Amino acid sequence: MVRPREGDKRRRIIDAAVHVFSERGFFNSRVNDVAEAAGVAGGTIYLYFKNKDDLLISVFEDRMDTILAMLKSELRKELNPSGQLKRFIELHLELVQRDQALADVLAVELRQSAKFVREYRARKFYEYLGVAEDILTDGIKDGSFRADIDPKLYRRALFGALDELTVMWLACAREDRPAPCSLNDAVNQVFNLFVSGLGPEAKL
Amino acid sequence: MVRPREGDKRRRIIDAAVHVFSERGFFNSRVNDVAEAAGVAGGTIYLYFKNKDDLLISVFEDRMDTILAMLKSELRKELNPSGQLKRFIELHLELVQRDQALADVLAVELRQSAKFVREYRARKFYEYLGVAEDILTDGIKDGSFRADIDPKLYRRALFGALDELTVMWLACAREDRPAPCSLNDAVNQVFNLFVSGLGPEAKL
DNA sequence: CAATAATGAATGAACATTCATTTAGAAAAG
DNA sequence: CTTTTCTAAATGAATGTTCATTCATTATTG
Repeated sequence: MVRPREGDKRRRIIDAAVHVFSERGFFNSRVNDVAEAAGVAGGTIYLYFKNKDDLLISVFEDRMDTILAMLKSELRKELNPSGQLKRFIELHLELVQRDQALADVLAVELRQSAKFVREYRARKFYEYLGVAEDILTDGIKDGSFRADIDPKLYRRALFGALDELTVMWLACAREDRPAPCSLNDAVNQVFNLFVSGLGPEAKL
Repeated sequence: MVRPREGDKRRRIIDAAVHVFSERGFFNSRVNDVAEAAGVAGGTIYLYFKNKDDLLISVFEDRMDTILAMLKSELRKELNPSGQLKRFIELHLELVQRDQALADVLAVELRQSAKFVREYRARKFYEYLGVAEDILTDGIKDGSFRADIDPKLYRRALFGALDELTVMWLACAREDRPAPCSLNDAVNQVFNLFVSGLGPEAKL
C-alpha cells in the first residue's frame, strides 16, 4: 500500500480551500487556485474529491466535525441549561472572531452552492441545531425555560440570529469598519435576548 | 416617440425572473430561461438590464419597494412599539406564505450573487433593518423595551431569526413536508421570544 | 519492477453577451 | 385615407471566453 507522499494531501487541499473560498468567494475561485494554494497540481484535487461542489461540502464536513466535537465537550462542562445556552452563543461568536475565513465559508460561501442548499442534506448542520435543541428541551424539563416554546422553532431562531450577526461581523471586517461591539457585549446581548427578551425589567 | 410594443416588458421580465430563479436557482437559470418565461427574446433582456446580476438586483429593488411601502403603511396603523413589533414579525412571515417564489429569491437566491453579497450595497435591505430599528428605539424611548439593548444588534437578531425561519419554511415546502407550525403560532413564538425570552414566567 | 500517486496540458461544454438584421408602429407625404 | 419613410424596439444566431474535468504520461516507493 502506497501512502500519500507527503503529509495528508487531502487535508492540505481542504485547508487551502477554506482560505481561497473565503478570499475570492466560491464561484470566483478556480479549482486551480485551490490547487496552487495547496501546492498541488490541478488534477490532484480530483483524486481526493469528486468535483468542486464535493470539495466545498468536504470542507464543511471536515470543519463541522471539529466544531461539533469541541462544542459538545465544552457544553459538558456547563452545569445547567442556562449556562449551556450562554456557552453555546459564546462558542459560536468566538469562532467568528478566531477564524474569519472559516466563518465566511460556513456562513456565506456554502449558501452559494446549489448542491448544498438544495440537494445535499447537511446532516451535520442538523446535528448543530440538535445541540441547541437539547439545551432548550433540557431547560424546559428542569423548569429553567418556559414550557410553551417550540424547541424546533427556537433553535432555528437562535441559529438565525447568530448567523446574521456573523454576516454583519464579516462585512465589517471585510470593509475595515470597526466591529459593532465587543465579543462579550454581543454574547451578553444575545443571551439576554433569548432569556429575558425585550421586556423592560429583566428578572436577573 | 415609439412606445414599447406591448405592456411593460421590463416588468414582465422581472416577474418572470422571480419565478425562474426561485424554481431553478439563480446559477442554474439561463438568461434565456427568463426570456422564454417572459415571452421575449434572449437579447431583449439586455435592453432592460445590464447583465444577469443586474437583473437579480433589479428584482430585489422592485420587490423591496413594494414591501417597504406596505410595511410602513401597515406599521403606521399600530399604536405602540409592541404592536408594531408583532405586526413586523407577522408581515415578514405572511409574505413567506403568500409568495413563496419571492421569499425564495429574497432569502436564498440573492445570497448567490457575489455582486449582491459583496459589492452592491443593498440600501433597501438597510432600510428594512431600519424599520425594525425604529420600532426598537421607539420602544426604548417610551419605556416598553429595556434600555440596555443595542438596537443595531437586536434588529439583526430579529432579521436573522425571521430569515432562518423563512429558509426552514421554504425547505419544507420544496420537499412537500408539512409546515412545522401555523403562521399564527410562529408569529406568537417569535414575538414572545423577543418580548419575554425564554424566562419561565412571562410577564404577560 | 509493479503498483499507485501525481501531474498539467488538452478538451469540450456551457452560457452570458453581442450585434447585424428584422419588425412594427408613428409620422410625413401625397 | 393610403403609401412611404423613418426609427426605436426586438430578435436570435453566432461569438468568445471561461473553467471544470479528464487522461495519457511521469514520478515515487515498497
